Amino acid sequence: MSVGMALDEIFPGGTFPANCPSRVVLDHVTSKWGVLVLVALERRTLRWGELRRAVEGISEKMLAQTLKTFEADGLVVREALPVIPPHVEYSLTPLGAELVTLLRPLLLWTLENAETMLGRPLNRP
Amino acid sequence: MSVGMALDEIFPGGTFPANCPSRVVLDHVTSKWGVLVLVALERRTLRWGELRRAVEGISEKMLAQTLKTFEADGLVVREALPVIPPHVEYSLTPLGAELVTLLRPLLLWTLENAETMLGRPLNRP
DNA sequence: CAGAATCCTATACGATACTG
DNA sequence: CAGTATCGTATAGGATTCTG
Repeated sequence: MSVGMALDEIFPGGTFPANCPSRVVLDHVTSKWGVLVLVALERRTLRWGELRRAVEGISEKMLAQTLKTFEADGLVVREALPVIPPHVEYSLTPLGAELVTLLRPLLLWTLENAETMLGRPLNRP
Repeated sequence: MSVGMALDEIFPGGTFPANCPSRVVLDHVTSKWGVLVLVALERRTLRWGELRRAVEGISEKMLAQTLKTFEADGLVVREALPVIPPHVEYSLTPLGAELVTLLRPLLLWTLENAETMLGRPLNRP
């Protein structure tokens, strides 16, 4: 199965089955904060606080939940340094890095087209 | 702004601002049924009923809501033939087709990796 | 600093019934 | 056939407080 493959080679008739496990993974990735958290980690390892500031508006609860899901999925690794005060770093696994390769263009596309699509100006830093 | 561009060239400091309009677009695309509906339309125009069957498990309410959002966003066009019984076709706009170019690889990636990530077998047709 | 635990609410979503 | 309207619920998500 290659990435260039047509979808109906995989799903004959072009039907996406309801009980396909990939739905779960898709739900994780497309969860409210999923894309932003993963892409935020693309450039480098980030600490909890950095990540929280990088993804503006995310609550602590959602950051924790999103990270745990991705950790369980094998997309993100958590490394806690045994120091006081605590120092915890999050980074992408190779699998996560591979996924972000697909997510960054998507994020960039929304940036390029949001203004046109919504008919109002972009808020740029 | 090109697709290959690094994100911190756009968001210096690697911070994703909370009030950026692209968040809205991202929410539409990553809505529960967004990716599946858009990718289902990649190959050809589909009628309401075909679309409903293609995306297994979607309710009529959510199909309607998802399609309306995408229509307003300029990603999908609705064409109603003035016949009885009604015959309505949905297809991608050029903008929508461009977006699906980015979404199909994402969907394929989840298909390839879901089994490994979740530790259980894929349900294939 | 990096969370966990609680509580609370909006709304996303589904099921059902109805219609031109 | 292609929807809309209504209702009900689950749960995603936020705000706040607490802690090692």
